[in-house]
Amino acid sequence: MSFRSSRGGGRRGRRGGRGCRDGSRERWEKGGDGGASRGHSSDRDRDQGAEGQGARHPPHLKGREIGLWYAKYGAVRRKQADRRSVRTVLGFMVLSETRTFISPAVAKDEPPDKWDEDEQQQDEKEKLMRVHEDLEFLFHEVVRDVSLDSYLKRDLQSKKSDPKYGEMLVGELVQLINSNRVLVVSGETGCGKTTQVTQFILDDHINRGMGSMCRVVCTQPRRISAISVAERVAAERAERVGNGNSCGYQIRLQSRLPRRQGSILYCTTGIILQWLRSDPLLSSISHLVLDEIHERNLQSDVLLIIVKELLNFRDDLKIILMSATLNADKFSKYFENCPMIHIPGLTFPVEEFLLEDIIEITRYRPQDPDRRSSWNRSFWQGRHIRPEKEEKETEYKESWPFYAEAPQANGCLFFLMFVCLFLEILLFFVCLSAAKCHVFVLQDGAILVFLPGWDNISSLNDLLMAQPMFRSDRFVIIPLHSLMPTVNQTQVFKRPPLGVRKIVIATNIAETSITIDDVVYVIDGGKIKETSFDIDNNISTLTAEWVSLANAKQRKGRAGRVCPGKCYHLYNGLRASLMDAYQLPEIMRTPLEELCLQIKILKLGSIARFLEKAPDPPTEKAVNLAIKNLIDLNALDHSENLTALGFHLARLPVEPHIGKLILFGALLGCLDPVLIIAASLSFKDPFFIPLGKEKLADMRRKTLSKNSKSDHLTIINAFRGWEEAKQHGARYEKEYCWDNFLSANTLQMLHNMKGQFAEHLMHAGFVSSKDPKDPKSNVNSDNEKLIKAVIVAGLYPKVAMIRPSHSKKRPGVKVYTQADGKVCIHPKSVNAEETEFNYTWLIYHLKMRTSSIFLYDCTEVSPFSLLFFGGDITIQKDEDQETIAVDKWIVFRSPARIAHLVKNLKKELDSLLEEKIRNSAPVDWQNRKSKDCAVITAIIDLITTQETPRAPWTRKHTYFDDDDDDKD
DNA sequence: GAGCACTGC
Repeated sequence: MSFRSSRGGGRRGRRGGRGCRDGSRERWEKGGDGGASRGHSSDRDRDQGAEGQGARHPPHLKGREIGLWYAKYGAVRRKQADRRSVRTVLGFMVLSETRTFISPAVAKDEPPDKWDEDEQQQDEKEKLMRVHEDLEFLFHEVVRDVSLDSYLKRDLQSKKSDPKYGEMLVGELVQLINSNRVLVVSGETGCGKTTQVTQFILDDHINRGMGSMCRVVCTQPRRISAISVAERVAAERAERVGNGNSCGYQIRLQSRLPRRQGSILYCTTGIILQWLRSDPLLSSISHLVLDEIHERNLQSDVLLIIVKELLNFRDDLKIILMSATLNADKFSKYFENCPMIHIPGLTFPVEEFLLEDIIEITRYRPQDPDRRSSWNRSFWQGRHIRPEKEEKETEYKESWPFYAEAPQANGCLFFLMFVCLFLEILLFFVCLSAAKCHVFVLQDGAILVFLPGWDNISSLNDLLMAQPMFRSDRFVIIPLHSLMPTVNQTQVFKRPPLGVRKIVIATNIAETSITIDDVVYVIDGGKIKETSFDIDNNISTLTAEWVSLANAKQRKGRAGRVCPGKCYHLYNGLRASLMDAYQLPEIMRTPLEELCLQIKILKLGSIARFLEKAPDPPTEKAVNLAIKNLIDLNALDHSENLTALGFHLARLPVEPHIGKLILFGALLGCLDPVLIIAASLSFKDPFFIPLGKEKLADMRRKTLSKNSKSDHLTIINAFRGWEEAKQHGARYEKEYCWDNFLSANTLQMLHNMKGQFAEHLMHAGFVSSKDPKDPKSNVNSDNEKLIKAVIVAGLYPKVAMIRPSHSKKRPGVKVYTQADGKVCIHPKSVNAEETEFNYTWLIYHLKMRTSSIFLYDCTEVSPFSLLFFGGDITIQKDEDQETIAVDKWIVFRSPARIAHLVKNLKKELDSLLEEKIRNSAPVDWQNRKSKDCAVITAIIDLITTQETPRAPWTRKHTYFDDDDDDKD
């Protein structure tokens, strides 16, 4: 068909200059899925319109897209002074949907984008000219054109007889929505449900003269999709996004709001959950559309529970649940078998191959089994299987002999089970020699390889780069991972020049978050990394698991965006038959503390009873553990009520420990630096790591740490460096980021988040200004030791003990936690290879079990900071040693006199802080004579002036600096 | 000696 071969034509190239894929766009926001794909299919239409003159619209288009296609088609024809087709445009605009007026000029244009100023101006000019052109027909008398009439009629009928069009009919959908309180809309990515359903609802209301009664809010799991979908919809409606128009978006710290009534708002799920605090009935919303709920994110699951409850209080609220087809009926069942409607997809067909097919096609025979099987073992880090997955593994092993005998199984399959084929297959795909294989001919298009993690991406990249062929300019190989700078570059979206093959090696980031349009071949490695929570050992885990069928389907779909594609799954049919339909919902594999606080602040009743109502509830044990942790944190009391501290923690949009960090940063007068840490811990650290430059990146971080023995202070240093560089101008900023492997985007986000936290603190009454840098909030901000103590206050009891290592093979230290025993400092930490610590304790935020148990970030902390900001203090006299201990675990040697002084001072501090938190008042640093100030200043002095001790492990097991005798 | 992916008035 003509439109398939039209890719890469001159027209395409010209548009590409400001298109959302390859233009000067810096970020990849537009790469989102869902509704964004709708945008691309329209893009597709445009190309076709340019060349498909005189042709009918492509058969896969429906509804509005047909209108858009003909709008484009019309524009081309108009240039040839053919007025008849202009009327065709109008005709279709009216006929295709019950829709308000759409200017063909804007409808056929790209959604507003962030291209260069010049280009934008140029574009505006072009647009104006086009509007002028388009308006021309308005001044001509409409005369009957019989041939057009019959054409229109035929076309409409043909569309109506097309089942896709029929199902997409506005009427049916709108009628279902109007006559039901809950409706499930199912359809695959690319079917247009995200951009269309909301508009159908609004337009129906407007048509009935009830426009002002309609406020549609549609939730998206990702920030990027909220923006891109809103922009797409606004473009379809011939408007700009936000500015009081009919369509807008809201995500954290960024919004372009539509008018309040008669409008559509796209927002992230988290935004709605925040709204619920001030508007528990969501009374400003008439229709709530929950999109992508099949992904089973924590937030969307929680919103489902709440919405189900909400229906008891709001009989005028309409709920539309949008899900992929595979588990749509689960949601229907959850809402008392509410009706479902299916919208068929628009993507191109993708041919799928399982491992046995691949062997058949490639005629692959392993050549050097020994080498590969060991390579395979290191390639997949499949050593740690989650208990619930073990059963399937056993079943696989038991079924294997039978499967191997079946006719479809190839003789060498058994072997392949252990051997990774990537290099061979990829080689095969891209350098087919006629002698080796006759079956395979590659067409143009990028290859997208899905691998579970950094290591695999790195190994495959190395393997490819070891081949002279792949190093040649016939290939461009792009590793894609959230930690690599490539995620923020446009390169991955660009179409390579003719004759150059693009190979993207990606994690599941390319499954939903980043959409690469020109992918035609997908190689699905079949594994995915998944975080989970090991409830028995009370630890988060990250392991590579077999993908679910839903993942496999999603990956497959990535190949069919521009033309029919092919997807190769590197697992056999037996494996496929044992795969889960879906990944475990996030709510079942994540710690629940923060969620529990949310439930409390939203006054949703008993935590356990609320969570029981989830579509897939977390285990009782998980819930109880979270509650216990919150009680230990003094956020909940024993009757599950929020304490004063808990109340403030629940109001901050961060997890409880980070909330506590923020509060203490405010109370102890080191707001700005502490907010940098808090933002970074709750979002992500700003460091990039280019593939192959891991060592260099480590060194730069180490330099930035300025020997603070702290990842947290390293981030402060990096951030301050960035602030300073930015003041000198954009060029310096860029240079600074580049030199230090920092992401300017992330740093900017952290900066914005700091502002948000400070605003929260001001509203809560803990500081007097919403400026994080306000001097009154920062009297102690240059006190590094105090900042470390505040980190203890926030993150306690996440403490680890340092002991010297006597191993000659691996110098450094040994690290232990109370619950896990020996753990490792993550190699990315600035403390990873540190041998000289000043103290014997570390405080950390994230601990996770992967190949071992790792502390991902940590800060060396002093005894006094643990004593004052840690847990309960006990004083003991064992044999000849007098000791003081925090929670009976962190033991220091100390004379009883000092120990008692510390204990009393700590008691004063506790009651002071409790009082401050209860009455949410800032500490008055001006009045040095006040009791507040006296106690806090005394403690700060102690923490600050404590001598740096001698080599800490010269004293056995316990350590406390006796030199402190003279201080109190 | 190692880093799936998201999100927050």
